[in-house]
Parts: sequence; C-alpha cells; structure tokens
Amino acid sequence: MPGPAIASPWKKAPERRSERDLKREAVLTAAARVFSERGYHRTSLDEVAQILNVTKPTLYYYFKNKEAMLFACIQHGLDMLEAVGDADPAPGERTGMERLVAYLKRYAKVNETDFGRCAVRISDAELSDASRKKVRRIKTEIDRKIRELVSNGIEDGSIASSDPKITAFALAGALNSIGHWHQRDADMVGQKIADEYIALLVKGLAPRTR
Amino acid sequence: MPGPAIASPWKKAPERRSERDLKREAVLTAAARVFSERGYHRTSLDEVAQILNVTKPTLYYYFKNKEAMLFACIQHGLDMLEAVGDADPAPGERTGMERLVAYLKRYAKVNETDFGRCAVRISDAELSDASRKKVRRIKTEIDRKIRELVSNGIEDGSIASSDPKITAFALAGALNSIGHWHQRDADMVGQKIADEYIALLVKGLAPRTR
DNA sequence: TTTTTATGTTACCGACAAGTAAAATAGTTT
DNA sequence: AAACTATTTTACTTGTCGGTAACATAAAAA
Repeated sequence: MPGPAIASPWKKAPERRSERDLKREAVLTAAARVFSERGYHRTSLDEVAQILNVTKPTLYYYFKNKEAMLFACIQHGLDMLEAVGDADPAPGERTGMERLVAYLKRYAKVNETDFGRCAVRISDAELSDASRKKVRRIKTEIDRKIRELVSNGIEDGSIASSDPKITAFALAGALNSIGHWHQRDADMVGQKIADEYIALLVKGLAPRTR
Repeated sequence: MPGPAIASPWKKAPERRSERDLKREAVLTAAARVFSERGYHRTSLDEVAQILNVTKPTLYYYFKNKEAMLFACIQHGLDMLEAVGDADPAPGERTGMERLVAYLKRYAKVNETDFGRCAVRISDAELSDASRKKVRRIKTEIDRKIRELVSNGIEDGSIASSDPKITAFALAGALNSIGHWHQRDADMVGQKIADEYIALLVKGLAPRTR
C-alpha cells in the first residue's frame, strides 16, 4: 500500500491546465468558429472534427452531445458579454453616457469574437429547456446592466431617453446586428463599424447645429 | 375537333384567381409563419402540412421542394420591403429626414409580418447559389434605397451623417433586430417598439437641450 | 358513359448526421 | 512484464426528414 502522495504545489499551478482541458477548449473554439460562420444546423460534427484532425467520436469524449457543445459556446460568449459589465469603472467617476459608450464599445468588441457571435446569432431555440433557461438568465442580466447604465445617464442628464427598457433593447439589437453582415462586407472591419454605429446612436440622425 | 374557345372575359378577371393559386398561397403563408417562428431547419414539412390539414406530398404539388418554399417566402418578404421604397413620395416635397423616417416606419411595419420576418431573419445561406444571388440582388437594392434617402437628407441638411453606407446598414440592422425580440416580449407590441427605435435613431441618446 | 385533368393520399426510399459500442493504441503505474 | 488508464479510432446503429412513386378520388370534358 503506497503512502499518501506528497503534494507537489507547482503541479497544480492554475496556468498548467491539464491537456484534457486544453483539448476540450480546442474543440469548443473550433465549434464556436464554425457554428458562428455556418450556423448550428448546417454544421455537422464531422466538420468540426475534421478541423481538429480527429474523428467525430473523439468529440464525444469531451462533450456529451452536440447541444452541449453549442450550450458551452453560447454560455462562454454570454459570460464574456456579462464580463463587459463588470469592467465598468466605479459609477460616479464619469457620466452615465460616458460609461454607456465605453460599455457599448467593449460589447461590440466581444461580438467580434466567435463566441460572442455564437451567443448573439444562434437562436436559443436550439437548446434544451434547461439550457435555454440558463441562457435566458444571463441575457436578462446583461439587459439589466444596459438598462442601469441608461437609467444612470438619464438621472445625471447625460442621456435623453423616455424609456430605458426599449432603449436597452435597441442598443443591444443594433450592436448585435453587426455580427450578421460583417462577413458579407469584409472591407469595413469590425471596430470601425462599431464606432460608427455607436456614434450614430449617441448623436442621432438629426443635426445638432442650428 | 372543337372550334376555338370563346373568350369569357369575366373568367380572367384578375381578382378571380384560380383555386390553385389560392392554395399555393395558403401553403406559402403557413410556411412563412412557421419558418419565421421556429426557423427553417427546425421546421419539417410534415408540420407545415399538418397546419393546412393535408399531407406532405400535397405540398410538393405546389412547390418543387422545401428550398423553393423558403425562397418564395423570402422573396415575397423582400418584395414587400422593396415596395416600401416605391411608396416614397416624390422627392423634393419633404426633407430627406422626413422621407427617411416615413420609410423606416413602413419598413418596420413590413417586418412585423411573417414574410418580412422570414426575409430578415432566415439566413440566405439556406438557399441555393442561384436563389441566393437573386435574394442578394434585392437586398442590395433595398440598401441602395436607404442610402439614397440618407444621402438626400445629408444634402438638404436634414440629416447629419458622415457615412451613408454604414448609416444605412445601421438603420436596417436596428430595425431588423426588432423581429428577434418581439416574440419574447409580447407585452410591448410592434409599432410602439418601432416608433421608439426610430425616435432613438433620429434624436440620439445625447440630450439636445442645453 | 368514358376519358381526362386536377388534386390528394398511402406507402415507401435514401441520405445524412447524431450518437454508440467496442476495439486499438499509447502512456503510466505497479 | 503486466495491468491499468486515458484517448482515439473503426465500424456500426438509428431516427429524422426530404423527396418520390404509384394509386385513389372526384370533377369536368368529350
């Protein structure tokens, strides 16, 4: 009978993740890319496997099934979007508008990633009831954050809006829509589009000079 | 050998469409509804047939295949959107901004229909190359129209925009995004949302009083 | 009545893709 | 060496669904 294993502290250093985790992550990254590019249903797991130079059953070693893969992709994307809200600097330092604009820029940046696009583009109708419920929870939280920023801006007078709820929807909707066509127009790249979008949303179409 | 049939003028009156056309249209309407609600891939033709109280092969009497159905739905939706541009009153009567806002409101209204949502929500990646090409042509035309309105507004000073191209994308994208929500939030109905969206786009978030 | 045309149904096929079982391989431990 | 563990493959099953063939029915035409 072997004695108790001696703990090797550097073996558990967080940056040294197990190979399994790395591979699982690679599967997820590949899935996110192809899901977001070609759509969930049009993507077969054989394709995902091929990208990784493995065969389909290998994927099942890392994920229970296709839906679990999609759920992980969407969740990761939503987690990134939610983290955008946590990077919000302490309220009071800047106006609500400034904080909102900074938030929207970070939000748009996440939407440029494969995970972000998965979260935004793929309908959660693909998911099981349980997964969808979790996804909806995070989406609600993100929406709440945007509304909060809008409300703060209204309070401090830096934002004019009659309805934070609809405004929050409109902002998210407008930014999410970027992901839908930006691959059609490869010439204008992400950040520029996002900046123009945000400028439009901030300033509006109507001229401000008189 | 029968003599030449005597033409019966009232038989060809345009409002008296053949039963076949009516049924074909019913198929299309049912397809548009369920495609836009549940998505193309998640919809089986058996479902569509069931809605109409027929069996699947009957659908094939009216359409060549599933993709032809989808194409007809999308095309009809896009035709409606394109018609929105034709309803534009003579230029010169009003400012570019007024014309654009009126356009956007009609556009949003179309997007409340099943066909409009099909056109906007379902990726044209589902279509064959030939169909997609046609669809893209109409989409380009719609985009051109929006750009034209924006440009006119810029010229007459009623619209402030640095880039009509991105602005047109942003406008369409924002309105299209309405279709993604509105079933989740049944309490706020279409036109109200659209009006708020448009108001935001026109006035912007930044307050105009000083 | 017979024939033709339009419309619909039953019963089926075939393909594709998700998912699984079980064997193969390689690395590690005993 | 032997045994065990982790990982991946080959080969297979299975369900779903788009699509079709062939027949049924009924109305209109001849």
